Amino acid sequence: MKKITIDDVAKKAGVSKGTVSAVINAKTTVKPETRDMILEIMKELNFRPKGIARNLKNDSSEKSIGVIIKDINYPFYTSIVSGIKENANDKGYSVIITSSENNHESEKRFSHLFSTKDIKGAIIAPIVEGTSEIEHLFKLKMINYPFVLLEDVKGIQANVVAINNIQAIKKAVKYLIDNGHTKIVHFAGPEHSSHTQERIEGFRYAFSERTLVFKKDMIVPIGSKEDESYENTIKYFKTLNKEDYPTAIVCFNDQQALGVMMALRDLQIKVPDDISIVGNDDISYAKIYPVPLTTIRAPQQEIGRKAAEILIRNIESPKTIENERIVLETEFVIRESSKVLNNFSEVESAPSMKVVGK
Amino acid sequence: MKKITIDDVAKKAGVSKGTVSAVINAKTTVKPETRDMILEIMKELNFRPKGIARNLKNDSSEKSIGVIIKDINYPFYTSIVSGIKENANDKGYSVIITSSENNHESEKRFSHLFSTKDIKGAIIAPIVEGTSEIEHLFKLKMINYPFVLLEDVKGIQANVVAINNIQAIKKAVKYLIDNGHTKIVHFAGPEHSSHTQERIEGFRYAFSERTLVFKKDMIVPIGSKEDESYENTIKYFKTLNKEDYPTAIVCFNDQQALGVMMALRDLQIKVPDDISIVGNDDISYAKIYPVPLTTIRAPQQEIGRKAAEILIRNIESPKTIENERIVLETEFVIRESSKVLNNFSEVESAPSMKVVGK
DNA sequence: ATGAAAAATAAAACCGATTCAAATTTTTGG
DNA sequence: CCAAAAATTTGAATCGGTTTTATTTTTCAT
Repeated sequence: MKKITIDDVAKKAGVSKGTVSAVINAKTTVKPETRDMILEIMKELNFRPKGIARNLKNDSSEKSIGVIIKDINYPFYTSIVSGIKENANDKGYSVIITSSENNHESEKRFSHLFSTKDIKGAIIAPIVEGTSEIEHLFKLKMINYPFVLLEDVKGIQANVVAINNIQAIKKAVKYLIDNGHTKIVHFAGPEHSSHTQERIEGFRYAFSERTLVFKKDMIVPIGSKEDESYENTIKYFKTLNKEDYPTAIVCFNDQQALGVMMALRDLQIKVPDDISIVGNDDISYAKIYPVPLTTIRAPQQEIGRKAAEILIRNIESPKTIENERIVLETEFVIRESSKVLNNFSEVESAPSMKVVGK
Repeated sequence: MKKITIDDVAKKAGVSKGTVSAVINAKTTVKPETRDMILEIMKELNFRPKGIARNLKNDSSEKSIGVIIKDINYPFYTSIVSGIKENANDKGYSVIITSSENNHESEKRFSHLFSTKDIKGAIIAPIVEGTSEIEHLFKLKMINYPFVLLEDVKGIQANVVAINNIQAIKKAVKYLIDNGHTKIVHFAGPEHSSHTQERIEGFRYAFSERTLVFKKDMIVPIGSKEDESYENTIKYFKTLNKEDYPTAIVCFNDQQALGVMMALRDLQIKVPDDISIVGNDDISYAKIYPVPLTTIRAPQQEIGRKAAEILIRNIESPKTIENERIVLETEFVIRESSKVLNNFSEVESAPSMKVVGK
């Protein structure tokens, strides 16, 4: 069953392929009877003109950029996409989205797909767990379009728009420390993610800056998916005596925080009375969590806008320009899932924080 | 600033374009020095081989399908996408996503984009407010690939996977009636949407089946965006005397319901004690709404799976097959945002319902 | 009926790459 | 040093359309 081409149609209709082309493009130069006859044969043969062939000649292909996110169902990413679209659309680019769902194979397929689809450039949230596919493709020069990463990939020099994770967590942990929390733990994310590493680092820095001792068991690997973190949280608390319960948990992200919150509810542990919870990302739903979530807001739209801006500059610049690396700051947002334990230093730390929501 | 082609590179390097092509494709037949020299010139000229031209010859283009949703930030759509991906990936298709954001121009651009990108087929959530772009393109035969719609578009005969909206709302409204609610209103969605119309119809049917009088002012246009519905809800209640407040509101969808809920909170109206709220869709966050939402669950993943299944059947079938029209049923999910007013008939209606959540 | 202008169609060139058989150059080895 | 083998490179054909130019057919006023 081979592909029906314009030649097949032309031959069967007894006309030249130029005429068939004219019919396809609804040109007015074709005699109505001829047009109908050709249309008839096109239908009969189930002919579908091949898009890329049409595009080759008249270079009218719309300008478009590709995006690879890691989870189509996590609002953090879709908000970034909104920012990308906002900026890209203004400059006449369409944006098409793909989601790797944290699957290496998909990531590879999509980055390859982009070159075959005549995409002008890409914005990629790279999978950094395990062996980096992006690094591999990059070194093999298999990525033949400009791109911007939303997370550092070690081993490759590229445009990056990232979050200051270390600073973010440090700020949150110091806030907790300064507000009387003594037993703070960090529920870490996926093992090999650079986000995970940076957030752990920020956590440690906070302790060292407050000259407190950091212990390894303050870092608890929980995962980032909601159900995964639900189950791991249950398990974690089962291993603990009540008197060893932390007074505050700093979560890897808001998705994890939700799973944690659900687990605590089922464990009959009250938030924030028994334990304070701090999330990370500030996805749009964080403010309506069962207990509105205190969290660290990543400027999601801004990440998208900046990434698009850099990408398009790279696409349109006549020659290769310097790689850019932009690190955006976060904002600590205090809602109801965290609690001040005693306020001996509240006055000191409060001014740099912003209280949002009722 | 015209496009650099393989010929430009070949000329400048003083070799044939066959050699340059070999370098691009990392063939081992090129002498290392020649390869490096050509690579150098490629970099100098900032040469980027054009994807679609490469694809034309060796028809190795990966199989992929396109999806157009209406709002990348509404979980209802991203869940559908998950379903699509699940089914399509199994069959070896990549899926690329675009979002029209309810903008006619975008919708048109994307459906056109798909033909130029050599997409095998599409699944489209069509914008039905105003003049349908899809209908227009369809009639002009501008869509030259098989597609499946996620909503009926009047005027065109196509594959459709839809929800039984009428039945869904009818079920919810009858439940409310049977549980003592007397003053029920429906907060309607965007004016020209077929969803909006069908849901209004379902609402009326429920009244007629219970032989109660339906009045026009039971339908209140509120919109579907969260902030829009927030504001319209505030306005609506300002026009009402307290004694005229409804006892239950059936919302257009969960997104609207959230806006409504926020407005009620700010109006000091308690849910469900003062007013019961019923949503529509059952997005994943509905269960963690400030008051867990009673809602009508649309089988989102299933919608996606079915749509992908039909689409791929159409793509792979040698000749045009019959259009399919699949209507999926919903499930009424009772959580905490709705309340039984008096239980004179609870026993009668309860068995067909399912209680979910804590 | 005639011939020029208009309309319709055909034929050829083109888009930017890949492919592969043939031509050329380089390397080997006796 | 030369023929044969191996390694490179060339260049024409190709992919499936569109566009331009050339040619044929119609139309119609005289």
